[in-house]
Parts: sequence; C-alpha cells; structure tokens
Amino acid sequence: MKHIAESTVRRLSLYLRFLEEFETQGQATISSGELALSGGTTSAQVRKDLSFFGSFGKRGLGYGVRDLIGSIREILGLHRSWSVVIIGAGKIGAALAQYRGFTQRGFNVVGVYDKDPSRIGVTLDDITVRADAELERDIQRLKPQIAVLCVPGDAAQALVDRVTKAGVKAVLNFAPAQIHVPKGVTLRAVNMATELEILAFGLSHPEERAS
Amino acid sequence: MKHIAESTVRRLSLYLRFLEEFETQGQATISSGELALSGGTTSAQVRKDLSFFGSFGKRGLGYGVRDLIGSIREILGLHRSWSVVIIGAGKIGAALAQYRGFTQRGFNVVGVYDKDPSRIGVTLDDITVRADAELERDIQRLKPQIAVLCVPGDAAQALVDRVTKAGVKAVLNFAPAQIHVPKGVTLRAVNMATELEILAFGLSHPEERAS
DNA sequence: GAGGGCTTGTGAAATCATTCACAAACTATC
DNA sequence: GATAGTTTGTGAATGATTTCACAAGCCCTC
Ligand SMILES: NC(=O)c1ccc[n+]([C@@H]2O[C@H](COP(=O)([O-])OP(=O)(O)OC[C@H]3O[C@@H](n4cnc5c(N)ncnc54)[C@H](O)[C@@H]3O)[C@@H](O)[C@H]2O)c1
Ligand SMILES: NC(=O)c1ccc[n+]([C@@H]2O[C@H](COP(=O)([O-])OP(=O)(O)OC[C@H]3O[C@@H](n4cnc5c(N)ncnc54)[C@H](O)[C@@H]3O)[C@@H](O)[C@H]2O)c1
Repeated sequence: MKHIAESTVRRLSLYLRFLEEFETQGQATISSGELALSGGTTSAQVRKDLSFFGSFGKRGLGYGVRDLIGSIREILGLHRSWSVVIIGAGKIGAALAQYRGFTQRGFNVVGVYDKDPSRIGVTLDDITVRADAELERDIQRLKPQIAVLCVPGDAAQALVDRVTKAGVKAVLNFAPAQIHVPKGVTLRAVNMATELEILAFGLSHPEERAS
Repeated sequence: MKHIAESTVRRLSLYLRFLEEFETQGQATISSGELALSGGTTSAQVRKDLSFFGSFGKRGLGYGVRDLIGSIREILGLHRSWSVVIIGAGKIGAALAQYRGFTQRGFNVVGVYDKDPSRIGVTLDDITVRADAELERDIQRLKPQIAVLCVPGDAAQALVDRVTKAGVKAVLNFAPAQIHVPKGVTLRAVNMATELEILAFGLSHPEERAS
C-alpha cells in the first residue's frame, strides 16, 4: 500500500466521530459534502482520503453511515481492542487512567505504574497503581501494545527504553522531552507547551492567523 | 508577512526548548546542523524556518544561543506573559491548573471555573475554583487572552461562545467536540482519542509506519 | 428502459512544504 | 591581507498534499 499521510489518518478519526453522531441521529446515508461540512474540510478531501483504502460509497447516493463507520474502524485498526499501560500515576497519569473516553473506544488500561511508594497501591477507578519494577514482568504477561508516558521529562527516555525492550510497539508521550524509539515502534507526543506557544504566535500575528 | 505554516511554528517551539537546554549547559553558539540533530530535522529546515522571520546567524559561526533564544521568544510572542482561564475543574482541568509547565513559560492561570457547586471553592495550588457565572465579569476585569476548555463535549460550544463574546482571543480545547470560533479567534484542539487512533493505525499497518 | 439529477472515484493541476546546492560572509591562522 | 575552513541565507528543484474537474455509476420517475 502507498504511504498514508498522517493528516489523512487524523481526518479519518474525525470523520468517524461525526459518523457516529449521525448514526445516533438515525441518518442512514451521508454524502462526502455533508461529512466535509462537519469536519471543516472539502468533499474532494473526504473522497480522496477514503480512496486510499478502497471504494465505500454509492454514486448518486453517498455513503451508508453504518457501513462507513465499520470501514473506517477497520482502516484505523479499531475492530479489535488494544491494551494500554500508563506510566506515571501523577496528576496527568491519574486523569488519563480514569478517563472513560479511552475504554469507550476500545483502549483498555491494563496497568498504571509509578515509582513513588506513596502512589503505589492507590486505586484509580478500578485499577490499582503498581510499582514500576513490575513493568517488565507485566508487559510479558499482559502484552500491552501501547504505553502512555506521564512521568517527568528526565525519566521519560529510560522508561521508553524499558517498555519498548519489553515489547511495547507504540508510545504516547506527554512528557516535554524529545524521546527516541527503536525502528518498528510508533511514537506520538502531546506537548502542551507547544500548543500554548502556537496560540501565542497566533495572538501575536493576528494578520495571518489560520482560523 | 508571508503566511507561516503551522509546522514551522511547531518546530520553532521545539528549537526553543533545545536552545534553552544548550544555554544551561553553557554553550555560546550553535550551528543549524547541531540544532537539527536535537530536533530530528535537517539543517536546511532549521535555516528555512528562521529565514521567514529574518536573519539571526553569523556565517561561518552559527547562531548565538542566547540571542537566538531571544529572537525565537520574540517571534512566538513569549517576550510578554499571557493570561489563561481554565474552564472545567474536573480531572484534566485540575491537572492543568496545577501544572508548573504553564507558568514557567509565561502563561499565567488567572482563573479556574466550574458549574458544579461541589467543585466551586476548591483550592488548586494557589488558585480557587470559581463559579462559571463569574466568567464574563472576570474576563472583563482580568482580560485573559487564552481559554483552556476542560468540560464535557456537549458543554464546550456554549462556553466557547461565552468566552469569545467576552473577549478571549484564543482557545485550547480538550473536549472531544468540533467547535467553532468567530473570525479573529485562534483555536487549537488536543484530541486524545485521535492520538490513540493514529497509534492504532500505525500498529495495524506496520509496513508503512512513519517512525 | 430512457433521461434527469446526484454523487462517487480519480487522474491532472495547483498549491504548499521540504530538501538541495551554492554564493556570500564570517573566523582564524599564517 | 591572503588563504583555508566553516556556516548561513536563499533561489531552484523536488516531493507531498490538496483542490479541481469530469467521466462513470446509481437512483428515481415517467
Ligand atoms: N499536569 C499536567 O497538566 C501536565 C500537562 C502536560 C504535560 N505534563 C507532563 O506530564 C508529566 C507528568 O506530569 P504530572 O503533572 O502528572 O506530574 P506529577 O509529578 O504529578 O506526576 C509524575 C509521576 O511520575 C512518577 N515517576 C517519576 N519517575 C518515575 C519512574 N522512573 N517510574 C515511574 N514513575 C515515575 C512520579 O512518582 C509521579 O507520581 C510531566 O512530564 C509533565 O511535564 C503534565
Ligand atoms: N480525563 C482525561 O484524561 C481526559 C483526556 C482527554 C480529554 N478529556 C476531556 O476533557 C473534558 C473533561 O474531562 P475530565 O476527565 O476532566 O471530566 P470531569 O467530569 O472530571 O470534569 C469536567 C468538569 O467540567 C465541569 N462542567 C461541566 N459543565 C460545565 C459548565 N457548563 N461550566 C463549567 N464547568 C462545567 C464539571 O462540573 C466537571 O467538574 C472532557 O470533555 C473529556 O472528554 C479528558
């Protein structure tokens, strides 16, 4: 398959959200134009994004909402569930561990880890924080595919090394640190400072704001 | 000024982080190549990014670390401080309100708001949660430029309407909802579900992973 | 089953972003 | 102050993504 741009995957995730909304509202079919309107893009973009993966619509009619939901879920890899470990049970780690939006979409938190004795044993909803020393053994046993990193920046790289060595294949990093992963591991970073700085840039350059 | 790509602004924020690190290590000058290496990009990219805003280096020598920090801070609009209100004092809102990384970079949280009486009056570090009914009056008084939205998706649009009407010019949205802002307001969204779904896509299509 | 009215799927064109490649400019040394 | 050794700043080339535009396909009505 041709290489797929990240922007395409991001939009597919967005389309899926709107389609689910249209489905609960009982809409049976939808055109690329309607979908584009919800997502702030163009109908050609919607069709092009989908065309990388096949042909899902009916000319003259549009897309079956339920079918397209199924197809996009398949494309994104959401027809199965994924196991997630959260590393760092501090403020952000605890918030994520208790976030219902994860489980709702098929991402099951199978472990939360911390090194601070005062955090170990704490119960977050229905999961108990465990010692980071258990990480390797638990990863072997539970085979999580995804690790979410919520530790201070200077602890991040060492923990990524440990979890990727133990078999984790994707990392979502919240620590404000540039980290490196072995080939074959997918990495994404959510950097709050950068998001705010992009806003500050927009505020400082009103003449050329994107929005 | 020509239109600046978001990717450029994002990289400038990244460069700034590395430069600050190099400065604390006492390095006086740095070449585009060195900076590129830290940030996982190319020297040409670094120079091109900077060239949109002016000429900051010395040929044959590189960039003065301290000077370039100052220049990038100026470009991003960080030579001044910005005031932020956080709306929604739930799990994620509370974590953000207590996050030191905000203040460290010149983003001052001047208010945290919730509608739930059991949250109002709670103290997060040194700030007390206030009733959302106070929003308009406080925005008039404190003139925050940025609002960070940490409320459930179905409450998001109404609150954005309220804060932008009251004068807020930038919004960072954590709710999983597509929101609209008036012209002249900058909007960014952090969508955890999408981040995880991009990871799931990478896990499902190993042959064409980006990393 | 022919025709009108839509909407898809997709090459081609246009736009946008990155990389290349090199002249110009600086430092250091002799 | 001439020369060697660097590194910047930037047009031009390449590569990637988005938009355009239209033939092909489907539904519905007559
Ligand atoms: N709080 C926020 O709103 C926020 C926002 C964006 C980014 N971040 C980043 O997320 C990370 C966590 O932030 P936080 O506010 O939750 O901090 P925190 O101090 O509340 O939590 C960090 C946790 O990580 C644990 N930890 C440290 N080293 C560890 C190790 N080697 N193994 C296991 N656990 C370890 C600590 O014991 C602590 O419980 C930081 O890098 C921070 O910069 C936080
Ligand atoms: N918790 C997470 O890790 C996480 C991660 C990503 C995104 N989010 C999103 O962030 C938002 C908040 O999540 P949370 O986990 O903090 O939920 P939460 O329920 O803990 O907090 C939401 C808060 O918003 C308040 N609120 C609701 N309506 C309001 C209104 N009209 N005005 C003022 N306050 C109002 C509620 O009283 C509550 O305190 C949600 O949209 C969620 O999907 C959360």
